Amino acid sequence: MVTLEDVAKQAGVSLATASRVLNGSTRQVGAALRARVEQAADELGYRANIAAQTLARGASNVIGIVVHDLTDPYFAALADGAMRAAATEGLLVMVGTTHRDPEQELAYVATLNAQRVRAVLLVGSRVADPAVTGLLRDELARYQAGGGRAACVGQDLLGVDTVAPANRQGAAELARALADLGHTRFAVLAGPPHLVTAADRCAGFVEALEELGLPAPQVIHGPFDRDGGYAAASQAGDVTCVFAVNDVMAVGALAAYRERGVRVPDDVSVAGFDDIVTLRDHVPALTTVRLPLKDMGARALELALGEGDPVVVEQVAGEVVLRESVRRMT
Amino acid sequence: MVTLEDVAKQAGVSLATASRVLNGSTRQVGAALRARVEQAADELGYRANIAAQTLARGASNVIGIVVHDLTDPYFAALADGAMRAAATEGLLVMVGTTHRDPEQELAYVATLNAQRVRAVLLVGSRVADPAVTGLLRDELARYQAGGGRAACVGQDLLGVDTVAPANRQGAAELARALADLGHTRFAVLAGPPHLVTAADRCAGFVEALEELGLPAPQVIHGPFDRDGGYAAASQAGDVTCVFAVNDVMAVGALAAYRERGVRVPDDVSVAGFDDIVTLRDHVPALTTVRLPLKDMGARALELALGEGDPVVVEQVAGEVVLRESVRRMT
DNA sequence: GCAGACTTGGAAACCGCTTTCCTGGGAGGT
DNA sequence: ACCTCCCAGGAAAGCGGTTTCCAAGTCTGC
Repeated sequence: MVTLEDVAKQAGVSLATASRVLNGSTRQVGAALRARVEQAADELGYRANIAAQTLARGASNVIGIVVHDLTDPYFAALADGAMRAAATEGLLVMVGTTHRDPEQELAYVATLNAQRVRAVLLVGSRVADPAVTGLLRDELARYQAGGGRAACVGQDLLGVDTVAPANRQGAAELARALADLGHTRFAVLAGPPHLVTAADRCAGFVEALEELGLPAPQVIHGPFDRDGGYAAASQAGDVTCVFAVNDVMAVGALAAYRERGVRVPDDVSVAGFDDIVTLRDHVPALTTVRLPLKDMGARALELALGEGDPVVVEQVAGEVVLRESVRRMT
Repeated sequence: MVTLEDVAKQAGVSLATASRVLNGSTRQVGAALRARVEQAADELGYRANIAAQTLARGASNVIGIVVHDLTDPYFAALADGAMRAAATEGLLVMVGTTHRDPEQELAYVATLNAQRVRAVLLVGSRVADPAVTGLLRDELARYQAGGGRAACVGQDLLGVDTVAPANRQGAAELARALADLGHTRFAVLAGPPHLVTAADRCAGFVEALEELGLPAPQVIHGPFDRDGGYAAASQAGDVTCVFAVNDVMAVGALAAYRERGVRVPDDVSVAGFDDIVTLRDHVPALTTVRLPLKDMGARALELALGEGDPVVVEQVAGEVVLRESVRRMT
């Protein structure tokens, strides 16, 4: 492996000069020497050792993103947004997937801390378990004590900058919109009770119905993914409208109904949450609450990188988008 | 930031001993000292500086994966497979997205080289441009000269271990299967001519039709993504069957037909390639050529990590899966 | 033509950890 | 008891850069 010393030797200059030429320094270097160094580096095919640079500089140009599942379009969109933002800052991205295991998440933060990454993004719902949250807070605090920066997309439970989708409000607005269409008997495919995102959306929906004086919906818990939606939909009773707390679950529900010959929206209306980009290719087009996922990912990165001595929590409003999957009840 | 020296001092031992206790060493350390060190590390919240470790050890535990677009289910599946495999090896993953820009790909390989990552995975189709391929080969050669390991999912054009989907054969088999159903007039939504994957699939399809004595299909070029498929489908002439060279394009084509009121498969049959997991939720279910994407990603990682003095090229066969989106012509 | 302010190049300390090499002491053999 | 061998622990030399601190020029202004 070619080192800076090799380059310096070949160019006949000191290590310091070679370093100044090749890796951005404030110091000037004479044109002649500069050219010699650059030529030597080129001839030798020199590539700076970033580990050494990180060590010497005490700061790395890597950020870490922790998501639950990259194959879920929701996380893919958030991660993509964050990664594009990172790329414009010249930062590299280390991605970890937890597959919804809090221990993995914790381990990843510890590892990213060890890597001395510039910032850590925690993307995805928090869990309701205070013990888990506490451990994660501790780990993040440790990381931040060492100068690390962190941000979260989800709930403001970690004491770091947070991009927080307005899950309750979004779900409540959706409930009102659906009630406006004349629906009265609802089921909520609610996901796991301990996932805060799922719980908030469910609660917002339920409360809004209550305020409207409508009967309480049937609440069906299950996994937060496509198959969870599929399974939950199969358990729904005699309702006119089903609210899946996220789009991939709603897509699963659509599949379940399709297989059983239940027509959407004629026999039952279906709504989701998130407005993942792939929705446009599903039939019928899914009613949902739109979240600007890419922007949220990018924004989280900005927050993490920014000053933020006071912790910033940004609410992101969701916008109800009515599409074919719900019908008006006459 | 807590350093190993702090821990050693607090425990009253030497740096060497602390290092041996905390970061796996072959050397034994007495139980008493070991306990003291561990306690000190715990109290101080010590996290090893991986940059320093990497530098000292001369080997990192990070691998790099370069994909074109994470939000595309094809790449997401491949990346996920590779990441899961990496996780079982205790490796961290650095993900780069090129958005199909060869320069980005090149730059990413250079950066990963600079990071001295253990292995680099290049996921996605090569381009036909020999100049581009040459530069990438050079960069990879440089990386490998420094002890790096590399593998590719795509075409065997880089001189590294490769997992190569049998695009021609898969497309040819698909063509024969569709011809068996009685189709004779085809269009191929062929993607960009310079993308080898797209070109191979198109060529395999075209050749198979020729062998069968069928008329040459209409070949429509365009982008390799969902919108490319949408646009291309809109240009297709009077054919009974459309082959999109990948599934996301086929999904776009389905959308185009749906919007225009063209019924699939009644009015036109549609087939794709890859069998991305999200297909199960599209209507009508899409005929395609199945590729074991997750396995391919995992296998590529294995190859990269393995010995592989002779370069390994593994063909992966595709399996034709007939679904509702094609119909039998009477 | 000369003092003083700038600029440019180099020597060397340092970043935090690993690992070689050395030392002292205890175990085992006779 | 004595000698050898082995082993735990520590000192110190890197790993490959960055950056501070000096020294030696180079300009500028009078």
